[in-house]
Amino acid sequence: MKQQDDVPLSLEAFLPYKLNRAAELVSRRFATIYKDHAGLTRPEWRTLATLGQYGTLTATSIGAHSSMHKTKVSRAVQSLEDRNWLTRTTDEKDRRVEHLMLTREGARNYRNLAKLAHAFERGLKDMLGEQSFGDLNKGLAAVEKQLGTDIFL
Amino acid sequence: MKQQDDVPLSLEAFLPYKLNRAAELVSRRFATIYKDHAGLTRPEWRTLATLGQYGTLTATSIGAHSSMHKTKVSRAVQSLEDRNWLTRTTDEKDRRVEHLMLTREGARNYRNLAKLAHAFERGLKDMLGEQSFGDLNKGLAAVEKQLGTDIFL
DNA sequence: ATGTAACAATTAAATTTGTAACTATCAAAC
DNA sequence: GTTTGATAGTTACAAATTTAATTGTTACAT
Repeated sequence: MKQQDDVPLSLEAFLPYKLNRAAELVSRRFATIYKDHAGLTRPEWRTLATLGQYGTLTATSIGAHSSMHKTKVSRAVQSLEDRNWLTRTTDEKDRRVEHLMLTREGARNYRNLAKLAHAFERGLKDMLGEQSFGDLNKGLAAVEKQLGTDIFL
Repeated sequence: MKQQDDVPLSLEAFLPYKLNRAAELVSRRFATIYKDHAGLTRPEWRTLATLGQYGTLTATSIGAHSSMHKTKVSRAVQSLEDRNWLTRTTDEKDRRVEHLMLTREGARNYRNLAKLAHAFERGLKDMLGEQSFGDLNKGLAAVEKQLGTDIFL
Protein backbone atom coordinates (compact mmCIF):
# COMPACT_ATOMS: atom_id res chain seq x y z
CA MET A 1 0.00 0.00 0.00
CA LYS A 2 1.26 3.43 -0.83
CA GLN A 3 2.50 5.81 1.84
CA GLN A 4 0.05 8.43 0.61
CA ASP A 5 -2.78 6.38 1.99
CA ASP A 6 -1.82 7.07 5.55
CA VAL A 7 -1.45 10.77 5.11
CA PRO A 8 -4.56 12.57 6.23
CA LEU A 9 -6.52 13.91 3.33
CA SER A 10 -6.23 17.59 2.54
CA LEU A 11 -9.72 18.69 1.66
CA GLU A 12 -8.49 21.86 -0.01
CA ALA A 13 -6.34 19.77 -2.30
CA PHE A 14 -8.95 17.13 -3.02
CA LEU A 15 -10.25 17.33 -6.55
CA PRO A 16 -13.97 16.81 -5.90
CA TYR A 17 -13.88 19.55 -3.31
CA LYS A 18 -11.89 21.94 -5.47
CA LEU A 19 -14.21 21.32 -8.38
CA ASN A 20 -17.27 22.05 -6.30
CA ARG A 21 -15.74 25.10 -4.81
CA ALA A 22 -14.72 26.55 -8.16
CA ALA A 23 -18.12 25.78 -9.65
CA GLU A 24 -19.75 27.51 -6.74
CA LEU A 25 -17.56 30.57 -6.92
CA VAL A 26 -18.17 31.01 -10.63
CA SER A 27 -21.86 30.16 -10.50
CA ARG A 28 -22.54 32.51 -7.66
CA ARG A 29 -21.02 35.36 -9.62
CA PHE A 30 -22.85 34.58 -12.78
CA ALA A 31 -26.10 34.05 -10.90
CA THR A 32 -26.08 37.67 -9.81
CA ILE A 33 -26.24 38.59 -13.49
CA TYR A 34 -29.37 36.72 -14.45
CA LYS A 35 -30.87 37.40 -11.09
CA ASP A 36 -30.28 41.14 -11.12
CA HIS A 37 -31.03 41.65 -14.78
CA ALA A 38 -34.00 39.38 -15.16
CA GLY A 39 -34.99 37.99 -11.78
CA LEU A 40 -34.36 34.43 -12.90
CA THR A 41 -33.46 31.40 -10.84
CA ARG A 42 -30.83 29.00 -12.09
CA PRO A 43 -33.31 26.45 -13.47
CA GLU A 44 -35.15 29.27 -15.21
CA TRP A 45 -31.96 30.63 -16.70
CA ARG A 46 -30.93 27.22 -17.95
CA THR A 47 -34.31 26.61 -19.49
CA LEU A 48 -34.26 29.98 -21.20
CA ALA A 49 -30.71 29.42 -22.41
CA THR A 50 -31.52 25.99 -23.79
CA LEU A 51 -34.59 27.17 -25.63
CA GLY A 52 -32.73 30.20 -26.92
CA GLN A 53 -30.04 27.95 -28.26
CA TYR A 54 -32.22 25.27 -29.81
CA GLY A 55 -35.35 27.12 -30.80
CA THR A 56 -38.07 24.60 -30.04
CA LEU A 57 -37.80 21.74 -27.62
CA THR A 58 -39.87 19.54 -25.38
CA ALA A 59 -39.50 19.72 -21.62
CA THR A 60 -37.75 16.37 -21.59
CA SER A 61 -35.14 17.40 -24.10
CA ILE A 62 -34.51 20.63 -22.22
CA GLY A 63 -33.70 18.46 -19.25
CA ALA A 64 -31.37 16.35 -21.33
CA HIS A 65 -29.52 19.34 -22.78
CA SER A 66 -29.19 21.24 -19.53
CA SER A 67 -28.88 18.24 -17.19
CA MET A 68 -31.80 19.18 -15.06
CA HIS A 69 -34.33 16.93 -13.43
CA LYS A 70 -37.69 16.94 -15.16
CA THR A 71 -39.45 18.39 -12.14
CA LYS A 72 -37.06 21.32 -12.17
CA VAL A 73 -37.71 21.81 -15.84
CA SER A 74 -41.43 21.53 -15.33
CA ARG A 75 -41.40 24.25 -12.71
CA ALA A 76 -39.08 26.51 -14.65
CA VAL A 77 -41.23 26.16 -17.76
CA GLN A 78 -44.31 27.00 -15.75
CA SER A 79 -42.66 30.09 -14.39
CA LEU A 80 -41.39 31.27 -17.76
CA GLU A 81 -44.80 30.70 -19.22
CA ASP A 82 -46.29 32.82 -16.46
CA ARG A 83 -44.13 35.74 -17.55
CA ASN A 84 -45.00 35.13 -21.16
CA TRP A 85 -41.47 34.29 -22.11
CA LEU A 86 -42.46 31.02 -23.72
CA THR A 87 -45.47 29.26 -25.18
CA ARG A 88 -46.49 25.62 -25.28
CA THR A 89 -47.92 23.82 -28.26
CA THR A 90 -49.24 20.33 -27.88
CA ASP A 91 -47.89 17.97 -30.48
CA GLU A 92 -50.53 16.92 -33.01
CA LYS A 93 -49.32 13.40 -33.45
CA ASP A 94 -48.47 12.66 -29.83
CA ARG A 95 -50.55 14.62 -27.42
CA ARG A 96 -48.35 13.81 -24.44
CA VAL A 97 -45.67 16.03 -25.91
CA GLU A 98 -45.49 19.80 -25.66
CA HIS A 99 -43.30 21.88 -27.90
CA LEU A 100 -41.88 24.87 -26.10
CA MET A 101 -40.78 28.04 -27.83
CA LEU A 102 -39.70 31.45 -26.66
CA THR A 103 -42.06 34.34 -27.26
CA ARG A 104 -40.76 37.54 -28.80
CA GLU A 105 -40.28 38.87 -25.31
CA GLY A 106 -38.57 35.71 -24.13
CA ALA A 107 -36.25 35.80 -27.11
CA ARG A 108 -35.40 39.43 -26.49
CA ASN A 109 -34.51 38.70 -22.89
CA TYR A 110 -32.55 35.67 -23.95
CA ARG A 111 -30.42 37.67 -26.38
CA ASN A 112 -29.77 40.18 -23.65
CA LEU A 113 -28.62 37.58 -21.20
CA ALA A 114 -26.66 35.67 -23.81
CA LYS A 115 -24.69 38.84 -24.43
CA LEU A 116 -24.04 39.25 -20.75
CA ALA A 117 -23.06 35.61 -20.51
CA HIS A 118 -20.51 36.00 -23.28
CA ALA A 119 -19.18 39.11 -21.62
CA PHE A 120 -18.98 37.28 -18.33
CA GLU A 121 -17.04 34.47 -19.89
CA ARG A 122 -14.63 36.87 -21.57
CA GLY A 123 -14.15 38.58 -18.23
CA LEU A 124 -13.37 35.26 -16.67
CA LYS A 125 -10.90 34.48 -19.40
CA ASP A 126 -9.20 37.79 -18.75
CA MET A 127 -9.04 37.18 -15.03
CA LEU A 128 -7.67 33.67 -15.33
CA GLY A 129 -5.43 34.33 -18.26
CA GLU A 130 -5.50 32.59 -21.61
CA GLN A 131 -3.35 29.75 -20.37
CA SER A 132 -5.28 28.83 -17.22
CA PHE A 133 -8.58 29.34 -18.98
CA GLY A 134 -7.47 26.88 -21.61
CA ASP A 135 -6.22 24.41 -19.01
CA LEU A 136 -9.50 24.56 -17.19
CA ASN A 137 -11.47 23.96 -20.35
CA LYS A 138 -9.30 21.04 -21.34
CA GLY A 139 -9.61 19.52 -17.90
CA LEU A 140 -13.35 19.90 -17.83
CA ALA A 141 -13.67 18.40 -21.27
CA ALA A 142 -11.78 15.36 -20.08
CA VAL A 143 -14.12 14.95 -17.13
CA GLU A 144 -17.11 15.24 -19.39
CA LYS A 145 -15.66 12.72 -21.76
CA GLN A 146 -14.94 10.17 -19.04
CA LEU A 147 -17.94 10.60 -16.78
CA GLY A 148 -20.42 12.42 -18.97
CA THR A 149 -22.09 9.28 -20.16
CA ASP A 150 -23.43 8.58 -16.68
CA ILE A 151 -27.10 8.24 -16.90
CA PHE A 152 -28.42 11.50 -15.57
CA LEU A 153 -31.85 10.40 -14.50
CA MET B 1 -19.22 45.20 -30.50
CA LYS B 2 -17.89 41.77 -31.29
CA GLN B 3 -19.71 39.42 -33.62
CA GLN B 4 -19.67 36.77 -30.92
CA ASP B 5 -22.21 38.74 -28.98
CA ASP B 6 -24.94 38.01 -31.46
CA VAL B 7 -24.29 34.34 -31.66
CA PRO B 8 -26.66 32.45 -29.43
CA LEU B 9 -24.94 31.10 -26.39
CA SER B 10 -24.02 27.44 -26.35
CA LEU B 11 -24.81 26.27 -22.86
CA GLU B 12 -22.71 23.14 -23.25
CA ALA B 13 -19.73 25.30 -24.08
CA PHE B 14 -20.32 27.90 -21.40
CA LEU B 15 -17.78 27.70 -18.62
CA PRO B 16 -20.07 28.13 -15.61
CA TYR B 17 -22.27 25.36 -16.91
CA LYS B 18 -19.39 23.04 -17.72
CA LEU B 19 -17.88 23.65 -14.33
CA ASN B 20 -21.10 22.81 -12.57
CA ARG B 21 -21.67 19.78 -14.64
CA ALA B 22 -18.19 18.39 -14.04
CA ALA B 23 -18.46 19.11 -10.33
CA GLU B 24 -21.75 17.31 -10.23
CA LEU B 25 -20.49 14.29 -12.13
CA VAL B 26 -17.48 13.90 -9.90
CA SER B 27 -19.31 14.63 -6.66
CA ARG B 28 -22.09 12.23 -7.39
CA ARG B 29 -19.57 9.45 -7.87
CA PHE B 30 -17.63 10.25 -4.79
CA ALA B 31 -20.79 10.65 -2.76
CA THR B 32 -21.63 7.02 -3.32
CA ILE B 33 -18.42 6.16 -1.51
CA TYR B 34 -19.02 7.97 1.76
CA LYS B 35 -22.70 7.20 1.55
CA ASP B 36 -22.29 3.47 0.97
CA HIS B 37 -19.36 3.00 3.32
CA ALA B 38 -20.44 5.20 6.17
CA GLY B 39 -23.93 6.50 5.50
CA LEU B 40 -22.76 10.10 5.52
CA THR B 41 -24.25 13.10 3.79
CA ARG B 42 -22.00 15.58 2.06
CA PRO B 43 -21.98 18.11 4.92
CA GLU B 44 -21.19 15.29 7.32
CA TRP B 45 -18.36 14.02 5.16
CA ARG B 46 -16.89 17.49 4.85
CA THR B 47 -17.09 18.06 8.56
CA LEU B 48 -15.42 14.73 9.25
CA ALA B 49 -12.75 15.42 6.67
CA THR B 50 -12.00 18.86 8.05
CA LEU B 51 -11.74 17.64 11.61
CA GLY B 52 -9.64 14.69 10.51
CA GLN B 53 -7.29 17.04 8.77
CA TYR B 54 -6.98 19.72 11.44
CA GLY B 55 -7.49 17.81 14.66
CA THR B 56 -9.49 20.24 16.74
CA LEU B 57 -11.63 23.06 15.43
CA THR B 58 -14.65 25.13 16.25
CA ALA B 59 -17.82 24.88 14.19
CA THR B 60 -17.16 28.28 12.67
CA SER B 61 -13.71 27.37 11.48
CA ILE B 62 -14.97 24.10 10.05
CA GLY B 63 -17.31 26.21 7.96
CA ALA B 64 -14.46 28.45 6.87
CA HIS B 65 -12.22 25.54 5.89
CA SER B 66 -14.86 23.55 4.08
CA SER B 67 -16.90 26.49 2.75
CA MET B 68 -20.11 25.39 4.32
CA HIS B 69 -22.81 27.50 5.82
CA LYS B 70 -22.85 27.52 9.60
CA THR B 71 -26.26 25.88 9.78
CA LYS B 72 -25.04 23.03 7.67
CA VAL B 73 -22.05 22.64 9.93
CA SER B 74 -24.22 22.83 13.01
CA ARG B 75 -26.44 20.00 11.82
CA ALA B 76 -23.56 17.90 10.58
CA VAL B 77 -21.80 18.27 13.93
CA GLN B 78 -24.97 17.30 15.73
CA SER B 79 -25.32 14.23 13.61
CA LEU B 80 -21.68 13.16 14.01
CA GLU B 81 -21.98 13.69 17.73
CA ASP B 82 -25.04 11.45 17.77
CA ARG B 83 -22.98 8.63 16.31
CA ASN B 84 -20.18 9.31 18.75
CA TRP B 85 -17.75 10.27 16.04
CA LEU B 86 -16.89 13.56 17.69
CA THR B 87 -17.03 15.27 21.06
CA ARG B 88 -17.53 18.87 22.05
CA THR B 89 -15.63 20.75 24.69
CA THR B 90 -16.71 24.20 25.70
CA ASP B 91 -13.86 26.66 25.71
CA GLU B 92 -12.89 27.70 29.24
CA LYS B 93 -12.05 31.28 28.40
CA ASP B 94 -14.89 31.95 25.97
CA ARG B 95 -17.93 29.88 26.68
CA ARG B 96 -19.56 30.69 23.35
CA VAL B 97 -16.99 28.53 21.65
CA GLU B 98 -16.98 24.77 21.36
CA HIS B 99 -13.91 22.78 20.42
CA LEU B 100 -14.73 19.79 18.32
CA MET B 101 -12.58 16.70 18.11
CA LEU B 102 -13.00 13.28 16.57
CA THR B 103 -13.44 10.34 18.92
CA ARG B 104 -11.36 7.23 18.42
CA GLU B 105 -14.22 5.78 16.41
CA GLY B 106 -14.60 8.97 14.39
CA ALA B 107 -10.89 9.01 13.65
CA ARG B 108 -10.95 5.39 12.57
CA ASN B 109 -13.78 6.04 10.16
CA TYR B 110 -12.03 9.14 8.95
CA ARG B 111 -8.86 7.24 8.11
CA ASN B 112 -10.92 4.69 6.29
CA LEU B 113 -12.66 7.26 4.17
CA ALA B 114 -9.51 9.27 3.62
CA LYS B 115 -7.96 6.16 2.13
CA LEU B 116 -10.95 5.69 -0.14
CA ALA B 117 -10.80 9.34 -1.09
CA HIS B 118 -7.17 9.06 -2.08
CA ALA B 119 -7.97 5.96 -4.06
CA PHE B 120 -10.85 7.72 -5.72
CA GLU B 121 -8.64 10.59 -6.72
CA ARG B 122 -6.01 8.26 -8.11
CA GLY B 123 -8.73 6.51 -10.09
CA LEU B 124 -9.82 9.84 -11.45
CA LYS B 125 -6.28 10.68 -12.39
CA ASP B 126 -6.02 7.41 -14.24
CA MET B 127 -9.28 7.98 -16.07
CA LEU B 128 -8.46 11.51 -17.13
CA GLY B 129 -4.81 10.92 -17.77
CA GLU B 130 -1.89 12.71 -16.18
CA GLN B 131 -2.08 15.59 -18.61
CA SER B 132 -5.79 16.41 -18.30
CA PHE B 133 -5.73 15.86 -14.59
CA GLY B 134 -2.93 18.40 -14.34
CA ASP B 135 -4.71 20.84 -16.61
CA LEU B 136 -7.83 20.60 -14.52
CA ASN B 137 -5.92 21.21 -11.33
CA LYS B 138 -4.11 24.18 -12.77
CA GLY B 139 -7.34 25.65 -14.06
CA LEU B 140 -9.11 25.18 -10.77
CA ALA B 141 -6.22 26.72 -8.88
CA ALA B 142 -6.48 29.79 -11.08
CA VAL B 143 -10.19 30.12 -10.33
CA GLU B 144 -9.54 29.79 -6.64
CA LYS B 145 -6.82 32.37 -6.81
CA GLN B 146 -8.95 34.89 -8.66
CA LEU B 147 -12.33 34.38 -7.04
CA GLY B 148 -11.47 32.53 -3.87
CA THR B 149 -11.29 35.63 -1.75
CA ASP B 150 -15.00 36.28 -2.19
CA ILE B 151 -16.61 36.56 1.13
CA PHE B 152 -18.34 33.27 1.56
CA LEU B 153 -21.32 34.33 3.63
C1' DA C 1 -22.47 48.71 36.40
C1' DT C 2 -24.90 49.24 32.42
C1' DG C 3 -25.81 49.64 27.56
C1' DT C 4 -24.43 48.42 23.08
C1' DA C 5 -22.32 45.95 19.62
C1' DA C 6 -20.32 41.71 18.13
C1' DC C 7 -19.96 36.91 17.84
C1' DA C 8 -20.69 31.46 18.31
C1' DA C 9 -23.95 28.47 17.77
C1' DT C 10 -28.69 26.87 17.46
C1' DT C 11 -33.44 27.05 16.12
C1' DA C 12 -37.34 28.51 13.32
C1' DA C 13 -39.50 29.80 9.14
C1' DA C 14 -39.43 30.00 4.25
C1' DT C 15 -37.81 28.24 -0.03
C1' DT C 16 -36.00 24.87 -3.06
C1' DT C 17 -35.23 20.32 -4.36
C1' DG C 18 -35.76 15.36 -5.06
C1' DT C 19 -38.59 11.00 -4.82
C1' DA C 20 -42.26 8.85 -5.87
C1' DA C 21 -46.87 8.61 -7.21
C1' DC C 22 -50.27 10.05 -10.54
C1' DT C 23 -52.63 11.50 -15.08
C1' DA C 24 -52.89 11.26 -19.70
C1' DT C 25 -51.47 9.34 -23.87
C1' DC C 26 -49.49 6.22 -27.06
C1' DA C 27 -47.73 1.80 -29.13
C1' DA C 28 -47.53 -2.88 -29.53
C1' DA C 29 -48.95 -7.64 -28.18
C1' DC C 30 -52.31 -10.48 -27.76
C1' DG D 1 -60.43 -4.08 -28.99
C1' DT D 2 -58.40 -4.58 -24.78
C1' DT D 3 -54.57 -5.42 -21.83
C1' DT D 4 -49.74 -4.33 -20.93
C1' DG D 5 -45.86 -1.50 -20.80
C1' DA D 6 -43.67 2.64 -21.72
C1' DT D 7 -43.33 7.72 -21.96
C1' DA D 8 -44.37 13.10 -21.22
C1' DG D 9 -45.47 15.94 -17.99
C1' DT D 10 -47.41 17.38 -13.44
C1' DT D 11 -48.25 17.10 -8.65
C1' DA D 12 -47.83 15.69 -3.72
C1' DC D 13 -45.16 14.85 -0.12
C1' DA D 14 -40.69 14.49 2.19
C1' DA D 15 -35.98 15.94 2.65
C1' DA D 16 -32.52 19.29 2.23
C1' DT D 17 -31.04 24.11 1.97
C1' DT D 18 -31.18 29.05 2.74
C1' DT D 19 -32.41 33.05 5.26
C1' DA D 20 -33.73 35.07 9.35
C1' DA D 21 -34.40 35.35 14.07
C1' DT D 22 -32.96 33.70 18.74
C1' DT D 23 -30.02 32.51 22.68
C1' DG D 24 -26.13 32.92 25.30
C1' DT D 25 -21.86 35.07 25.98
C1' DT D 26 -18.05 38.36 25.52
C1' DA D 27 -15.79 42.92 24.99
C1' DC D 28 -15.81 47.52 25.46
C1' DA D 29 -17.40 52.30 25.84
C1' DT D 30 -19.76 55.10 28.43
